[in-house]
Amino acid sequence: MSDPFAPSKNVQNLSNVPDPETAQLPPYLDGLNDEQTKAVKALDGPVLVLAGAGTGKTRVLTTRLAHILVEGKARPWEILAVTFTNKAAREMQNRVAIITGRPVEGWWLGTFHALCARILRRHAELIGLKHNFTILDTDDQIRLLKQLMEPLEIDEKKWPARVLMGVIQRWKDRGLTPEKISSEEGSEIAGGVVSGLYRDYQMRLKALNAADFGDLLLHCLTLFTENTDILYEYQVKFRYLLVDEYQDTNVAQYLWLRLLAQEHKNICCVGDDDQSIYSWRGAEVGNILKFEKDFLQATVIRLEQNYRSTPHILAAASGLISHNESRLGKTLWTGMNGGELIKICAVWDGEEEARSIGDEIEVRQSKGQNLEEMAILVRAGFQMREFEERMINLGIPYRVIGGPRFYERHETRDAIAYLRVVNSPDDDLAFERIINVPKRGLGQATVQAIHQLARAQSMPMYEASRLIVQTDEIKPKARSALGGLLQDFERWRSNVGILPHFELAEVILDESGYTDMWMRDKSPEAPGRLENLKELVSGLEDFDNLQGFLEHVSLVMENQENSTEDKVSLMTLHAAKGLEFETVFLPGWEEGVFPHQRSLDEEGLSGLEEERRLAYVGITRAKKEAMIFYAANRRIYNQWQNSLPSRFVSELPSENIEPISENGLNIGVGAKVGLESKGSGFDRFSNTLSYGSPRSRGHTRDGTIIEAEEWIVSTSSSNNKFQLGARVFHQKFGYGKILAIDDNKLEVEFEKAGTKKVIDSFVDLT
DNA sequence: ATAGTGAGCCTTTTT
DNA sequence: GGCTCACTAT
Repeated sequence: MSDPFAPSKNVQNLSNVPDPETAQLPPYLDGLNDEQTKAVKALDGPVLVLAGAGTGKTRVLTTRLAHILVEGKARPWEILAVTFTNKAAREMQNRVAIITGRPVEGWWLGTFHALCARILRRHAELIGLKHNFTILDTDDQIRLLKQLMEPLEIDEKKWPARVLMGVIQRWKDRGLTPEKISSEEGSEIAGGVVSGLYRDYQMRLKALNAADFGDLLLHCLTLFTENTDILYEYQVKFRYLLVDEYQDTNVAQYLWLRLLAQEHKNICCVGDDDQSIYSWRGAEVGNILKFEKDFLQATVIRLEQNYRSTPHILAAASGLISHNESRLGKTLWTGMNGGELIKICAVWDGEEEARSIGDEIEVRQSKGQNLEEMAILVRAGFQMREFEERMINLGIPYRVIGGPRFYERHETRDAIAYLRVVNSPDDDLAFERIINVPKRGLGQATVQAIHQLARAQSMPMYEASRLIVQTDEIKPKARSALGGLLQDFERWRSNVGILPHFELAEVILDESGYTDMWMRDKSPEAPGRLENLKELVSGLEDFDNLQGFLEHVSLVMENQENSTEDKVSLMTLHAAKGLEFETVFLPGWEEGVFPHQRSLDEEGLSGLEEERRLAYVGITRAKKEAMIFYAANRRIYNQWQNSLPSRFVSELPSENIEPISENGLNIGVGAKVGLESKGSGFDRFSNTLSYGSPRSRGHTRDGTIIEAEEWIVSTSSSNNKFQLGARVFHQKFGYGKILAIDDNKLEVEFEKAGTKKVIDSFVDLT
């Protein structure tokens, strides 16, 4: 499975003067420059590698790993190598295998999350989970939080669940458990309810035997700090630690690394502060600065020779990024000569922008350049549409990178929810997701009754359902539908281990009516969804069992666009990090779009600097050619705005750029715009989008936090509370007399409703 | 219980 | 312009 987007191997500059020592060195060190060699060979002690864009960072990392193994400094299982994405992990695996000549097995290579999950599964009980805990995704998280918010009467308009979830997540990113939230911090947001909500949320997760992504790290930290013997075990075990994309680590990850590195202190972090573009999801560039403080006598190595881009591209990017104040500072240089200036194109509007880029692509294609070597990099998703339309129009094959992941798709998630319930019946979230999908007449009323019972008896919803179908608590229609569903599940479950799991999956999707649901659906997406379901089932075959598949799905599964067709790439700047192309088109360089107004509004100077880094990342993706576009007019959400060129345009050194205006348009290249720019008509952005900044609202504290805890603690009624003949009251059926008691099920003769079977927690003594 | 309607929203995204 | 969500009418 060759990945067309993996950065191609660096073409190393052959004019390097070979070091006299190089002669006797192993072959894999050939062609590395001095700094790279130093980074590979400095195995002992803490090492920080500041690797600029295109300086052969990945090569250094992989060679270093190979070097450790070849030199016999550690066995594979004594090495911990952390990446941010699975793709990066895969690539590292492959590359090291190529260098060492055989696949490396048994080493701890993976994402922070995958590695933490691996550790946690071993010691789950110590942090209050079972070893088979489920890993929740964003969707589950939001739904869960909404449920918890309901009784608190939080205004969802003011504080949408996703925003509050974000707050909680940022806390987790910083390694803060609910107890560690200071009262000032907790009260700053939404009148102080969030810290209580956070506590509730964590309790619910534990009760559900579930963890979200942030928990994987957070729990791991707790595990280590509370069980020093276990921590010590891992500290001793991991002789060498390697971290890729270090500038993207958050505080929790940093703490995690620091704990693990304490024994041997052989930790090597590779990163580039100028490419830190994820602070909005908790990444701390400051971790780079902290490194030297926490690991005294750390060797700091700068990789500054760029092997990717032409001098003009490099100079333009360097000139731009030099406007940032908070950076460590690097001077990239290249041994290459020549190359073209960066073209700056002023266009009338978005349509013309798309047209121009389309034309430019066609020109290059006709000259024999592969589409594969061209990319359009946009700031935000909404910009993509017009390019897609244009590409379709011109018949240029293109592919969109990013977009919803396979496992995030509606149908995939539904299907997986079925599998989850089969695998572990107490997975409430999964159960609730599919209880009425496809529609089987189990609506809000039924679900609520199940909920209520489950809560009252502190049992999973699945079990509560089993109980409730034996009673008259729900309508006969719902009762038989629910009973049927439960029977289905029992049957499917009894086939686990008997039927091959992928066949079982097919049976489940069939018998549940799920496949049918989409076959009957007339919408244009339906066929695609069925296609995805097939893909899912066939994907299952790669795994030994359901459990293994589910773990994979929650941590690893992603889009696998592995067609090798020649296509132009279309993606966001964020998605482009780590990639490279001959030609890069950078549209939408206008104030308000890029830098994005919201970044400016919410984060001020640091927001602007991060946007600038994003611009830097964009330009440095280009090997040979970069073209920047800005439009005088742009339609945003169906509203026309006239716009100013991005300040970033004017920050590019003039000797590296070449302004082009195809239609004599020249709308002020070099406009100087202040940070608090009113811009031109982006008011819509600044006025309506401000809810996301928590600090902007001053809310007083109210006492709702305490109430929040209470409903979680359920009152499981003991059976001797009721006696035969006792008079009771039921919300739905009114007053009645107990005829029989069977465990927690009661048979009651109601005065109005007749004799019904009910559950004790639904009735009160009168 | 569900389909249909209107209101309000709209940066970036991995795990 | 298109999506998601909540509410209303059937």
